Amino acid sequence: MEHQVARRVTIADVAEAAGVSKTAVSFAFNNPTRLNVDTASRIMAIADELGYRPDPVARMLTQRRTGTIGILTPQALTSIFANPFFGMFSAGVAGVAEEAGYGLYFISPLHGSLSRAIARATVDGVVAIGLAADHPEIAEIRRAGLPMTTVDSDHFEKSPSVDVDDEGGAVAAAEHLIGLGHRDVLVIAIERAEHAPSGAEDVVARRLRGYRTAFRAAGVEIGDDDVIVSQATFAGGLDAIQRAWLAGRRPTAILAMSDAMAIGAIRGLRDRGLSIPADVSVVGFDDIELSQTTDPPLTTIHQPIRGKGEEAVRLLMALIAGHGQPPEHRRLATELIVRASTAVAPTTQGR
Amino acid sequence: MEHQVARRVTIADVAEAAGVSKTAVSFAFNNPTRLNVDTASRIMAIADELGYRPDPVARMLTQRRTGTIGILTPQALTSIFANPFFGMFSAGVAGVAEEAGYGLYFISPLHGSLSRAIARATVDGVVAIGLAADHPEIAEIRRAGLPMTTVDSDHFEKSPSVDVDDEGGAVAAAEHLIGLGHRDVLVIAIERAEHAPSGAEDVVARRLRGYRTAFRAAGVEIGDDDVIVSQATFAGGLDAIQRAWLAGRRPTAILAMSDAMAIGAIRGLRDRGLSIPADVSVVGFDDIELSQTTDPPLTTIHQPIRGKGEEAVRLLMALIAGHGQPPEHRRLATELIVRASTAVAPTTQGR
DNA sequence: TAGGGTCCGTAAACCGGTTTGCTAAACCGG
DNA sequence: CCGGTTTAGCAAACCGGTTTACGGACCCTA
Repeated sequence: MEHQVARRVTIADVAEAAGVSKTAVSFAFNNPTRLNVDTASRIMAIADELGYRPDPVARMLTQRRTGTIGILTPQALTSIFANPFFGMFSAGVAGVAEEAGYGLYFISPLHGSLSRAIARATVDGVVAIGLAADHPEIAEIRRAGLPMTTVDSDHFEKSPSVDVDDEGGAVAAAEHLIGLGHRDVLVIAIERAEHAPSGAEDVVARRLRGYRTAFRAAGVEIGDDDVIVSQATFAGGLDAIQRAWLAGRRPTAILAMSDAMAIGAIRGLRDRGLSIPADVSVVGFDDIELSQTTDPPLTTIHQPIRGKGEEAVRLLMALIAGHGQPPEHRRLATELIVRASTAVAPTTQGR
Repeated sequence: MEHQVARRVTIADVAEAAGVSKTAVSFAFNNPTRLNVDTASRIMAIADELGYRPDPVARMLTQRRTGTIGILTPQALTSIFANPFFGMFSAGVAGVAEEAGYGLYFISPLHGSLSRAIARATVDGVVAIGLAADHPEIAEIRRAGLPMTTVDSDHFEKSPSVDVDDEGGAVAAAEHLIGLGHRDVLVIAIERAEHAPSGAEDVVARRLRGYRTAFRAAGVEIGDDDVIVSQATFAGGLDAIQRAWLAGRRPTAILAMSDAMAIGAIRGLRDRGLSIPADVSVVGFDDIELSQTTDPPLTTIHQPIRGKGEEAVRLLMALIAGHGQPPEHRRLATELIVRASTAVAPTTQGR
């Protein structure tokens, strides 16, 4: 008694069963008015009875469209989904894509190769996030003629792109602290990805520049010793504080490049008996949802993460629709959100 | 000067340019040993020069395999990605899928229709999460002959499935409180999805049963007044406390069905001047990453969210590979994690 | 009653690849 | 020099649909 694998029922099977041509069956599904109303419903009835479902792959092939857009990221999916920032971004992409009737496919390194993953992706267009402009895969996609928009990369002449005013946000964060009288600040910076974008001006660089610019205007130089690099996670923030204290640094304020790091830093400071914001002020970056509900609620720079995703898809849709306008660059605003993790600098300064 | 849309370069173009047949080109890519080594490399060179990339859709069609698995969820993607629980689960799925060389496609209601989304999904198999057993789409997929595993649904005879010991976890949570002397408890339950699974034993029901069983054994009946239903979010937890206090309830302990709700509840209680855990103990459920870092760290029931995703994909892979074993049901363990949000019940009881 | 317009349905080409025979030439040992 | 085996490459069928071009039947109208 062997197990006969049930062959998929095809359009030809339905046609035969109904005593009509394949064309008729196709019309019954896609263009029913083209057929006599009785014929159409008879075909549909038989199709249903047979459990026929048009093969989406075959459909894609003839229609030369997949109804899917891809999110391209250089990181492994496992690490991606654990990241609330990425979750927000994806939610934005998904919302607009869904609205437009597109499905969502995640393109990430397959067996370590982004190229391979791209070659296998059946998508009508791509939203690339966090890839440096000189990333080789960018060129590959462009050669393949796949519509693409980039997010948080450098600007390209060839693709529409979206980013936010990182530098402006950083300036606002720094000026907020300066206004509160802080002069001794520690920056917790995000560790760069493995192969650093050579020469590319990335998010980290832009934010750091903002911090420096603002403090320089107040007569304070942020040296390399004032910048500590760590992972963009809660643990990374905790660890950064640990290392800084071990090195003898005792700042009155912290500028963290991500909220997760800021929250980790707060925990680290508390563990040392310091009170936030009385002893040390902390400013984050991103304004993830969580930051409203931490204790104390976090002062941070809001960036429209979800909005970035939404905007990227809108640009992509326009590109796919093929209005041949020159590529557009959209820079979204950032905004200082003052909550309760910052206060006037303590009068008795350590130094 | 019209803009000529660059036609995709096909295998026929390469064949012609190289003066060989399509077959040869195909072999050059997929089975190079079948060709003279010089011919093969010449073909590859020409292909590269022309910017040829084999069309993945056409490939899928002939190979009758897409290299993609789908995550099926009844909720819109926008709400999905904002949810840390789902993020963890997806990370688990993605990890194993990636390992096996599969891509990930999210199947969620398209224009409100899950059916339509399924019909359009080009996947080799599906992991369905949170769909009740009697959900019509389940039957649809099975009819289509698509391999599927289900997670957190009822058990099916026909598909492998994964869930966790919700009831056992709930019992452990309740017994922990009972052991601390609590007798007056408020349950914050998760709101059911719109069309409630008729008669199906869902997660909520299983957990509630666990709570009740344990307290009944201690001589305390958890009545309907002791259960307050809300959304499974921070705001939902906050709101639940608000409503309960307004209704005059003053429990010494809270059993929340999700960590997000528990954290919201803690905030709500603090806003009323109560101290956690001195005045009120709070137990969550899920053990999301965040729960380790809240203030106070949350006592909760750990469930292997990521593990559920991983296990579901493993079962799916076996199904696709076609070892025709009978469907397996895997129930993963839950575990009480005692942190700092629970303590001995206050001696001066309200009642 | 011829001519033109709908209505209904079909055959065949096509989308862009993969795979299955098959043949012709080169090679080989005896 | 001959039969047998490799080696290299090709033509054609196939995957499962969609779409174009065409034709017969029927209905009106002049």
